[in-house]
Amino acid sequence: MNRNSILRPDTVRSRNTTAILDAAELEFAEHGFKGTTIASIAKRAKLPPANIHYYFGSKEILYQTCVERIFDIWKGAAEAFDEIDDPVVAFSLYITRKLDISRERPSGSKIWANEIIQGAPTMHAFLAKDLYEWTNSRTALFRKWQSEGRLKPVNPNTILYMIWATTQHYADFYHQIRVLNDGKELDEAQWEEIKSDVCSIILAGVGAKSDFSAKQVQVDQTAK
Amino acid sequence: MNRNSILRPDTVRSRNTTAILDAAELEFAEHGFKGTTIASIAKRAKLPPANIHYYFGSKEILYQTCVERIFDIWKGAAEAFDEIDDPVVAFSLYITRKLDISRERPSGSKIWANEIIQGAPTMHAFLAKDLYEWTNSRTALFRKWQSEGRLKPVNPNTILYMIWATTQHYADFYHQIRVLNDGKELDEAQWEEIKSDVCSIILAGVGAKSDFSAKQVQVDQTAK
DNA sequence: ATCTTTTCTGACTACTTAATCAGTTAAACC
DNA sequence: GGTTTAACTGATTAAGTAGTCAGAAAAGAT
Repeated sequence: MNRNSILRPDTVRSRNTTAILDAAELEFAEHGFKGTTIASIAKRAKLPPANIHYYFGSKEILYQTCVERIFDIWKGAAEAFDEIDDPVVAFSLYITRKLDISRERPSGSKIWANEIIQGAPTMHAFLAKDLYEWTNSRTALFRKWQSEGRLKPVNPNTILYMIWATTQHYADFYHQIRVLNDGKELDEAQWEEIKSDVCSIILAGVGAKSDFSAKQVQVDQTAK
Repeated sequence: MNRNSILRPDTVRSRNTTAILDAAELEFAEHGFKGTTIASIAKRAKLPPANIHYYFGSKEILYQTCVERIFDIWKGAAEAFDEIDDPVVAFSLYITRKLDISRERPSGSKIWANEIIQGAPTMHAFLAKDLYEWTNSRTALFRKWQSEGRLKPVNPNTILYMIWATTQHYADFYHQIRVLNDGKELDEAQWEEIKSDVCSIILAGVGAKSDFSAKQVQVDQTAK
């Protein structure tokens, strides 16, 4: 009855499940799990309410499917650190990507925020395993950079939290930001300025250096 | 019937309203407005459900009263900028105070976050007036500092948002932070390290200088 | 001690909403 | 074109929840 949901694209099934998930993501982000009704999702997806239960057995399952979709997107941004051994480039790339996601898919970030605020009832397993491991491998990299003098000796977790907090703030608190922007949406130029300023503040803040030995060489050369 | 709620302390009324507000703050923070039931607040406050309606006419009024209490606390921290003309001291003090609040009253921050994520249905008026004016007076101060060379030329709003985002992250995302801290609560030493690291990163990031002319003098002296 | 006001609460009402299901329509296949 | 499978949906059920209210209990005043 409810199989091969994501297989062959552009069937009735795939079109409807996508429409429902898109609608659900917006509703859950804006009203939380409890505050969202099947009826409101149905209305937004332009389908009758019983149809939601036809494709997804329950509100809970629909919510979890939503959350899983968000994970996949976020994992992509995390790859910035994977192969790049230059803190300046790696941080800049990661911050830029996360700000792009905050701009393009703020709902995902909001659902995540809601989840964590409420003690991660649905995602706890993911936090304790996937995120825990990813974070530890990144902080290990930060420590390596610190031992090479390419990063200031501050707690590596704090660096990550500041980046997460700041980049996600532009999704989660966008309503507040818009009010403080005289009620106007952030335009293209403002987003570019934000990316540039956040990168500049973080890079200077954590003392990121592209290559310490290279810099030393340069200094030596200047000295000659 | 429902007057002088906060007047004479330690009456039955004041004790009960405080108990209800404390319980409501925790419940609203953890489950959002919709997700919180009068029954759960009553249970936490150890009072029968009908009692909540006796003191507060409705769930909505109780929620608004909660939100107003949070405002008062936050306003206190904002005073750090009011009289101090030294960016290093002012930023350090503000960040430290906000982190203290995140530690001591995380519920308030969570309720605020929930509100903004959902488009600030209750606080919009406050945002558009009080916060708007406060923010503008602070960014004006930042611009003054920038013109004196005591602050790097980045968008002043971005500086504020980074501070808000980071300090509130330690309240709103505490659950995630605890998981990544091997499931353990942050201890006294860790909180001190966070304060110190966040101040250090922000101050270096925005290029805050206590007094540019004083530094010049020092440099001149060294040159002699 | 009696009266008045405040505090309190069990029982009830009106409403919302997730989930079910029986039966209908549409699509796919042979 | 007939048969099977998938898609759909109106009507109903069951559970939960905000808010009401009449009257009891306690506190306070005289």
